[in-house]
Amino acid sequence: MNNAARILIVEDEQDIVEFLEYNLAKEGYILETAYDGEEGYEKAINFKPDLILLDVMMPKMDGIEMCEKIRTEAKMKDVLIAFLTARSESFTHISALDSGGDDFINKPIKPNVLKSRVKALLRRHPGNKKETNEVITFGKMTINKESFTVEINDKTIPLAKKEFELLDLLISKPGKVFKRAEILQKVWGREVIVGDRTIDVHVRKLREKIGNDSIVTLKGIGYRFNF
Amino acid sequence: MNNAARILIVEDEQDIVEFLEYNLAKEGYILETAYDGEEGYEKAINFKPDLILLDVMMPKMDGIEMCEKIRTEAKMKDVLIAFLTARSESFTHISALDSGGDDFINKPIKPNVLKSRVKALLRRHPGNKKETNEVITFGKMTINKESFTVEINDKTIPLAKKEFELLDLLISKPGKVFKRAEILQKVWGREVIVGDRTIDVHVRKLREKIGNDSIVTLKGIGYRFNF
DNA sequence: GTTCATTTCACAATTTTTTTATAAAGTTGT
DNA sequence: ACAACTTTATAAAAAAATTGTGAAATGAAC
Repeated sequence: MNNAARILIVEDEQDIVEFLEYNLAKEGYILETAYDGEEGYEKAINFKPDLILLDVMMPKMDGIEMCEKIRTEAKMKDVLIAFLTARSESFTHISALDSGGDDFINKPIKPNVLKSRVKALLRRHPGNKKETNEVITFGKMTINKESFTVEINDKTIPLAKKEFELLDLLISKPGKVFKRAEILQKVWGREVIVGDRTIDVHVRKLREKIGNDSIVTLKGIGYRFNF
Repeated sequence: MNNAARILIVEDEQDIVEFLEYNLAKEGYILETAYDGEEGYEKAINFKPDLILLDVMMPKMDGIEMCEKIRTEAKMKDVLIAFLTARSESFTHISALDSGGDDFINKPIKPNVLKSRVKALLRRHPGNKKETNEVITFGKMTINKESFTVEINDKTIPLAKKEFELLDLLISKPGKVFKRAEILQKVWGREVIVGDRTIDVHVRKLREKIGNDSIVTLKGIGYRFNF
């Protein structure tokens, strides 16, 4: 699946990294690793993870400092952060939570605890657009209703409003044929009267932007978004 | 000291109350005690403490509920609240912090931990609360909500109030398109009626100050802060 | 009353949307 | 297969909608 969650592991102990990678890869997550806070911060910005597993004790920049730094970054302010900590000391927990952490996972980590914890964290994530249909991924195409963008192979393609609405309708049921009357009603509304060729022209513009193969014409019937 | 700090203890176990009273009285604090959440809430209003030590598990109204109730009270919104908790479970901590708590003190409580912790809490006075999210950075841009300024490449740029509020809204969800109606509602408020061009003019002024690339126009839809 | 922030206004600039005219493609009946 | 017909594709132009801009008016703060 294209919409697998992305997890960044920031941990300096090699054997723990391997343990995490092994167990999380098995679940199908997309993983990235960093070995200290500085590297973790850099990678967080580029990798855009959904969740960061963050060791508290690390060289160069510790986990709490890194967490604070991440929380001041607008792009990152909603990312989930779970601390990996050997200590059950409350002081560590408090400053960790103060710094903007979402949860702890105590070492030693058990595989099934890790799995369920990660799953639970990702599920209750408020910024989970994929569940609320704000983001629809379809093959190489991702359409985002919140930002009104369409991405194809990581390239953002700007669409005009009507173009976007039309694509949004077609992709809402891939494979279904939308009759012209239905398209008119859903994209333009009942009372708006437009000429016969308006739909065609918009379809053409869409095809120019997102490629010719996506939208199929069924003559005398309507259009459909291709599988 | 004349202006000794006032501490309210809310705890149902008599021996813990005594232990706290003994140790805190020795430090010269002015104390008050309550034995459940309801009583604690009443006394908090009358006694006007600087700090509330609040047991999580209590009869009638638990600590988290009491904390939430206190935070809705305008008079009390700046009071410090520290939870006393036997559990080191992270989820308790999270809901406690969500409810507006400032710190934890884990049982069993050691006298010197108690002393230093209370002292530390009181030192970070009521008033300099949540410094988190007062400063947000976004790439080369740093936004400071306290001083209403924006820094770009170490140059400080002063913004007018409305300009700042607009930028603050846009940057609160980078990438999201804010429709004009939404912007009007969130920046100007429901009842204020302004002309059609007001938003544009403010956007223009913002662009003049922070650069043209940051704010993108989506015609017929709205504006969004650029990734 | 001066200054700065905010809003309005008229019109320019831009982009989007629709129409128009014509070509191309597909369907149907024979 | 081939007219005759219907429907869709395309390019360009026209129309409509929306936003940008400079200047001026209003409002608020000092």
